[in-house]
Amino acid sequence: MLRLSKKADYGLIAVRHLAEQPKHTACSAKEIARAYGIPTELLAKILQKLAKGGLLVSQHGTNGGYTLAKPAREISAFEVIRAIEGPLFITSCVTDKRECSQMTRCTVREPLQKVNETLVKALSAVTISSLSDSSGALVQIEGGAL
Amino acid sequence: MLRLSKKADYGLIAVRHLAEQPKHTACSAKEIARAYGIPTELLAKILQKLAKGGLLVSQHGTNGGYTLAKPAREISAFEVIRAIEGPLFITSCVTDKRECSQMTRCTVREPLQKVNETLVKALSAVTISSLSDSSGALVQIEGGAL
DNA sequence: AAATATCCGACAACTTCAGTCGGATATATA
DNA sequence: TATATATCCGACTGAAGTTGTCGGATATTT
Repeated sequence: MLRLSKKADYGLIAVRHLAEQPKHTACSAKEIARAYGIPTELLAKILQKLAKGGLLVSQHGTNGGYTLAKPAREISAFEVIRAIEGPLFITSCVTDKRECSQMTRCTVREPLQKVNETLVKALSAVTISSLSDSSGALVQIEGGAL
Repeated sequence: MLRLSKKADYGLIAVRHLAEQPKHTACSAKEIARAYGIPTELLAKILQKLAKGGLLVSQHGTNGGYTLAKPAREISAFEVIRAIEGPLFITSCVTDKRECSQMTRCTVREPLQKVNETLVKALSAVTISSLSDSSGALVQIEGGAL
């Protein structure tokens, strides 16, 4: 079905939420989870991955939580998804290790990798700020160009 | 990880194989499966779906099998994938039924659906004939890496 | 010291995917 | 007509991934 995982969805929602906060105001995992009805412990682990991936900055202790590590305009949906789900490949064969030893004449792969590149570009063009702003105007322009 | 299923891969390989056959020459599921090391029964079911989806024409009996229902240039990778995996949605929420009742303020969906449209266009632009044509030389280079 | 919150691994329930099996129907050939 | 071939179809199993939970360790503020 080629769909994005819920974790990625949750991550995008959370990052967008952080982008709408007044600057230097941290949000805890619990706070965001409750706001959107996401399981707290699950979102906590997602935010940890985003922090580990350098997209968020974490702060321990009372009134701690997460803040964006960069301006919202410099964070793309692709970065968020990759930090949560790992490298993004549309083909089922090529992951990290060698597979596909069975089908020597598989010419399907190369054209699909170009589709993969197109997808990465499309996801990279969607910034977190574009999710918050009007969620329409900017993206419609870029959507037409792709 | 947002990857295509093996079934879709198998389907693309099989359709491309059929596209390379001399006209009006049918190939059986068993024949194709053995040529690429794909489990016979599995490929059989995939080809049945493609036939049901109107992309292939099936022929019972001895020397029967499958042939393309249309010229290879008029069959896209998107059609093959959709016939096998069903409708293609990148977002995890929107499928056929209404979900996402929890998050009312979810502005993530709309920009991602445009990414989805981009992906569909990219997959639609990849025709089966394009899998056969240019790939020969190029893929043998990459074939060593597989 | 206490409350808060990130961090981390292990685990269970659930769903999907990949592959298998048995059997029914249809067709060409001898 | 008999036989071999091949599509067709549903049900089933095992593997793998997804989703969510739990317990506990560490860090920080009050």
